[in-house]
Amino acid sequence: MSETESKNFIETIIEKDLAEGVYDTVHTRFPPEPNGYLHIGHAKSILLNYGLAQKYHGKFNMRFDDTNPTKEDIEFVESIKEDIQWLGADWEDRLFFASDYFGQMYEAAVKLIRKGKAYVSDLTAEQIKEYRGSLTQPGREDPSSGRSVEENLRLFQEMKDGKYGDGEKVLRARIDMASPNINMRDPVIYRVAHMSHHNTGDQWCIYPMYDFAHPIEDAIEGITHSICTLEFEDHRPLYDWVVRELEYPHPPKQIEFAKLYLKNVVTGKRYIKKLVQEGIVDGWDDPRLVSIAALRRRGFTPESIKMFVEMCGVSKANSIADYAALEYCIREDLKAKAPRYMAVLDPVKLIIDNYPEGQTQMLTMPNNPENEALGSRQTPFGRELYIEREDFMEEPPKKYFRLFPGNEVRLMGAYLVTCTGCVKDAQGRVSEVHCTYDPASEGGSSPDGRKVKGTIHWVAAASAVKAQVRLYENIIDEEKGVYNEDGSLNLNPHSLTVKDNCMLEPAFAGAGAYDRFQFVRQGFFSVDPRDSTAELPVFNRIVSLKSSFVLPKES
RNA sequence: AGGGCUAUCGCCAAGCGGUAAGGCACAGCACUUUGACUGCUGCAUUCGCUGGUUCGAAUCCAGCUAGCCCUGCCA
Repeated sequence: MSETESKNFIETIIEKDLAEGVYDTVHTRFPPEPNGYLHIGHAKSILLNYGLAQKYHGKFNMRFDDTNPTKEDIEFVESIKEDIQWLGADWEDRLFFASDYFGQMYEAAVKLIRKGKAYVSDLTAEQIKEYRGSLTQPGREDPSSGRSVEENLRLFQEMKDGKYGDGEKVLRARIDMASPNINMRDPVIYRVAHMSHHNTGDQWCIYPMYDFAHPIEDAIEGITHSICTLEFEDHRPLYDWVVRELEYPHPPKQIEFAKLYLKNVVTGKRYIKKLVQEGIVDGWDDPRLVSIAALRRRGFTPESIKMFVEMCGVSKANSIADYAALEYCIREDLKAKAPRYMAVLDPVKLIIDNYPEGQTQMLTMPNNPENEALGSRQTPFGRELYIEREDFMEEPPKKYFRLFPGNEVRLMGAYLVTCTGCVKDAQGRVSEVHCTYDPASEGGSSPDGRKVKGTIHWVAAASAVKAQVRLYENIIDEEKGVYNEDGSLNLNPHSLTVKDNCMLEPAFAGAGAYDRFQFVRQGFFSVDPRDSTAELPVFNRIVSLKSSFVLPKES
């Protein structure tokens, strides 16, 4: 897709800054806290920041905002890096950790104390809350706020030296206890936490708070535009206060944008945790979720996610995007670059009565009719095939132009066949569909040029690879609703269908490749790259119409 | 209720005083070796509401209304 014609509001701000000389370059960053996995919402931020740096020939930094050891884990660092790389955001050699700046942050705090802009408080967390006031009432002065610079310096040093236990003392910025903005009521900027940090070990027992640390991190790295989400708008005055009081020569600017939410998708960590605990999903990368890893496992490409994010745009209005838009993007991206092999999800036998018994032949089929570069393959064909059960109707409704007695259709890439009837089992269910073929129509076109309205996919019975798969509906179904009225999550155990005998053509069933896809009418399948060596491959199906399905491996 | 922010088609989203871009979704037609794809067509006399300013307003002003965020020693 071509570039967006209109620019978003952040680009407008950047261009104005550049034009007015506020900054002479653009430097952005993506600063996740390593406390979980990345999801589609993060992808928006990553691609936004990286995209901006690229567009304005600036730089993009990767930075782990690891200022709170109680919540972070090294295990997430690698997965986050992997996801970002997969998305294609390149931080080059600029991978940073906020924890690497602890020394500078400590010095910054000392500077604030020297300026009389910070003081050590003896108040307990409870008392601080009490003194802070409420939304409608101003806060009261901290009894400790009157300490001398010398005493504060000594106390802060002692905090650092481990003289105090967790919660015993904190460092507060002296701003305005009566501010209508609660973030400005002498926010805590350093707390004591005797805990090992994944990066700095036991070197520190005091850790800076986000509001104090983040602007410093940005300033140290020379970030120009510090892009974050809407909930930090109220923090911007504090952000600006910090860079101003610390007297950074080229202070960064915080800009907020709205998060990306998806309709009918569970993103809340506690809900996902519940889904995992109850065994509804098999982990944070379960294909029904929208974590980057889940989308990757499901077959989404980085390109499709980028397309989606750009399609959604950037603004300050809270919004929820349609899942259909995401599906559009993956279809759009894959339709020309994924090989299209055949698979029959709900098979019924098709017997070509006038095709020689015991004979088989190899047919050459393009891997993707829209992209010759993908080459072609040999696919076996024979007297008995499997076709989709829904591709035959004994008594067709109007406008049905697939198989029904007397009608001629094309077996994709093979022959034209005319339906002669069907055989039913004791229950009256169609067990075999019969037809005759036109030997002169090899490849699917007839010498006399006659046209058929229908073309259907098939798999030769003799060489078909049978796969048992499960067909899941998207974890959240629009009709069933995401949440119950009391706000609890609706965990629907019925959103699963077992497909016992899907039939795959050999090329597809061979698995082992991430990019093997088969369009089945309106959708396609993909092999789960994680399970690509499995005997029975795992498939995902993304249907263009109403819903999405995932077919995990049969256990 | 104190502060901050947001309101333009079912869902996103341009627009920044000169008479409503685009995408998704949806519908119709055409085309088609999968009813997909592709192409064409249609889809806001109206911009949360009410007033005001103006020759002229989605855009400026005032007042309402609705939604989101903020009282962590989380980020």
